[in-house]
Amino acid sequence: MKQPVTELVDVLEQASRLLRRLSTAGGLSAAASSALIRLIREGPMRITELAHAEAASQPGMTQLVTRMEREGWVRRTPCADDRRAVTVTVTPEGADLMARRRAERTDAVGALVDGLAPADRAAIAAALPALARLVNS
Amino acid sequence: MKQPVTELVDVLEQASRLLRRLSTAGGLSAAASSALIRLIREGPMRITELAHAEAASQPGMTQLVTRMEREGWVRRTPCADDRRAVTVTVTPEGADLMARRRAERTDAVGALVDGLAPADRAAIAAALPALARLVNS
DNA sequence: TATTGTTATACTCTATAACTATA
DNA sequence: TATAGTTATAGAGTATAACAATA
Repeated sequence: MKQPVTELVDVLEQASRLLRRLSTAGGLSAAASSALIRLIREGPMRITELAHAEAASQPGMTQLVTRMEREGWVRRTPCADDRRAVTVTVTPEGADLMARRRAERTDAVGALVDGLAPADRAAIAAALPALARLVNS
Repeated sequence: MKQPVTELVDVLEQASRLLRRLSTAGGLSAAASSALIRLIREGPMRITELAHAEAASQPGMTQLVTRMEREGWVRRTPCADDRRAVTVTVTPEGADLMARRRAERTDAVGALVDGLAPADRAAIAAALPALARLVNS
């Protein structure tokens, strides 16, 4: 699989650009939605943890959390065991917004999928588990 | 293909985040590399054309081109037939940088692909043409 | 002294509005 | 008057350096 890797990278890059222009319900930025997805999937966590997980700097994450808190998508709560630290939690409003964004993106991609030939749809469906393992590795 | 669309969106989102953290040779931003990829693939074009193609505003593209010109990746040349317009051309330096970035990303994704089971690699290879049609539609 | 988080500062990226030059 | 591009201005996103409070 030598040349196919090049094609795969091209496809993934184009997919990125496609998604970047999709929806963005309620002014959700890429940085904010990535952090919210993680907080929803992995639960509340500290600024430092979130910064590491998102490959961002600690000050950068402080600022992102500040903007998300201002929008009402997350909440800071002091840690009981360490008074220096805070825990970032997704609010119901933040969770709702992410659900809407997900639905919008699913609709948009679904429309594109509907435009494919049945054989193409089948090939993509068959490759999904493999692709999931690839992007999670 | 109802539930698979949801999975497909998840996979594409994760692929985006994965690529976002890959390489970025020589300080290439996502916006710059997307524009450079297009200019290399489709040839020199005007600011307005490039702005439309990249789904950006005209002033935004003027500024991106200004930054890329300052880095030596592109060149502005006046249009012979319309003295209001300019043509944006990729320099050899810009093309070299994109080639390096592409190689780095191909290596990184190739390493991930090598970690998959042979059946997974085959499934992804089989789906590539379909995925290419999807992201180009 | 080390760690958690914030503030200060600077740069990229992006948009809308106002402007200049040419058509 | 319409179009091509630029300039002005503002806000998001991000980084490093300097700082505060707590461990």
